[in-house]
Amino acid sequence: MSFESLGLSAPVLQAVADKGYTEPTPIQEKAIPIVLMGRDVLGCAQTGTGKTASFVLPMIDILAEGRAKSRMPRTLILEPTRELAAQVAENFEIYGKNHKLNMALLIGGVSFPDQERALERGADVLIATPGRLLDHVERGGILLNDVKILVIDEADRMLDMGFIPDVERIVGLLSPMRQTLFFSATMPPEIRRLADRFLSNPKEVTVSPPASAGTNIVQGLAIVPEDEKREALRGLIKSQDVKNAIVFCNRKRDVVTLLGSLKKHGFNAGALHGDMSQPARMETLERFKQGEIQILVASDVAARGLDIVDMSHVFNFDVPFSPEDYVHRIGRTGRAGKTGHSFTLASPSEGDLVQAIEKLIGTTIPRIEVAGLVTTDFEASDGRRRGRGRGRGGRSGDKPRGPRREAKEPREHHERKPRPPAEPHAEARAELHEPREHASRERAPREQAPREQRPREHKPREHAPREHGPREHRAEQHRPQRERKSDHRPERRERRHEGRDEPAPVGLGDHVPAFLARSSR
DNA sequence: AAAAAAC
Repeated sequence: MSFESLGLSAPVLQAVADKGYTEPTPIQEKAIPIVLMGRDVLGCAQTGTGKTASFVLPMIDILAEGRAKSRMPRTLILEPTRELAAQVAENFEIYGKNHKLNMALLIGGVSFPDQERALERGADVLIATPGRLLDHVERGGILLNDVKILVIDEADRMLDMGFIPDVERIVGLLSPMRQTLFFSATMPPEIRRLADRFLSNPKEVTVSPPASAGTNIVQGLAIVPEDEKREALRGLIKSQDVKNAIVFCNRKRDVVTLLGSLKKHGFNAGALHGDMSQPARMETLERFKQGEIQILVASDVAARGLDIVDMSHVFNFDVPFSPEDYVHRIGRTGRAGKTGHSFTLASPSEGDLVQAIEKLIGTTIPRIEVAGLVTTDFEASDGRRRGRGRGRGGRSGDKPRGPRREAKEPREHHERKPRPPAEPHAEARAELHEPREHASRERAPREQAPREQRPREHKPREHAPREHGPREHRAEQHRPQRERKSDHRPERRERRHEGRDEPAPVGLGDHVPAFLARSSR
């Protein structure tokens, strides 16, 4: 499978080739043709699967026709964090370099006037975090009713972060005559309900992450007392061939203290968390990407989606509160077919959290020892240590390590239950609920001819479209979208008569690894 | 429990 067969235009393909990509990822292969058809997409995929390009590339092509009016953006992409938003903007720059696209990036923490100017110029692409976007809306700087394509990215994370009311408000300002692309790493019922409301007759695309909890990530876990974690981390870093690494902390203030400690010990480190000023966040991230900073100490602002190629190591200075976050954190390494390394420092009281993670990923994280340090075992929930007591060395002046938890009621989940069989993490796979041939039968004329049969060459948009040139197709590509809403119902009925007893399945069925499908805890 | 996001 090559990019050429997906129906993208020559200038976009050129930009992809220049970037060095030759083969689409499963989600790109499945989603790009659907987006080009003008249909809604419900994508179950997390970053690292090539999800961003799966909507950026076709959007560039669709946007090649026409231009935006002042304050009336033609497309809107919602992202949960500022960094993700900036990353999507970068993607548009990279792949849209052969097109003249006006872009506006509306995120908090940076100055308003620049963003206002970009809006006034007329934004073909508007990329935003919800808060700042609504701020502009309230000031009357944007009219959203001309938005033709809406992308809601990382929907589950938006839910976690309490953005859904904002998102609903924003979607309420859009015309129902739009194409919607909705992406989420997980599909809990709440997200599913949202998708049902925002999408119209969507195609579902499901992709399991390329390294769900790490077939190509070497994992390790060391149990060390809380006050020895910094020393343990230094030992770990030195024992490893660390090219570049993220160290995750649960709290922002720990990010700050750990950064100080690492710097004091001569490490080349920087910090990233949400209390930093936005310019500082961007600068640190850029320097990390450039390799000027070797170790990035970060809060979970960096846990999901950040696309940093070739990161050799992820360290968890703390066990993440939610097991899903563990998967996201370690997923920052082991990308693009490389082997990644992930090491977690757990304090003796964090046994419950570790157990939850191991249950989620279906394997036990190998316990490791840090040279020269005492490693202990987890406390049992009744306050006693489990297993064989302490490792070599012993500690002099053994001071009490914080309050031990009092014995509560016996907790059933501490009994070792047989673990569910591990999910096959083999290859990233993508499944469409309906085979594509099916799609082409049920919908004419837009879906009739595969786009690869009508090659187009790029023309700058100042040139008048040719009467019967390939560009005409593109214009046509947009028109049926209007028809879609009106013939939505009849189409559904037809489908039932086509031998289907039920409408297209909404559930993801077996295509989602169990641990991803779970909502939370 | 923490973090994220608007001023």
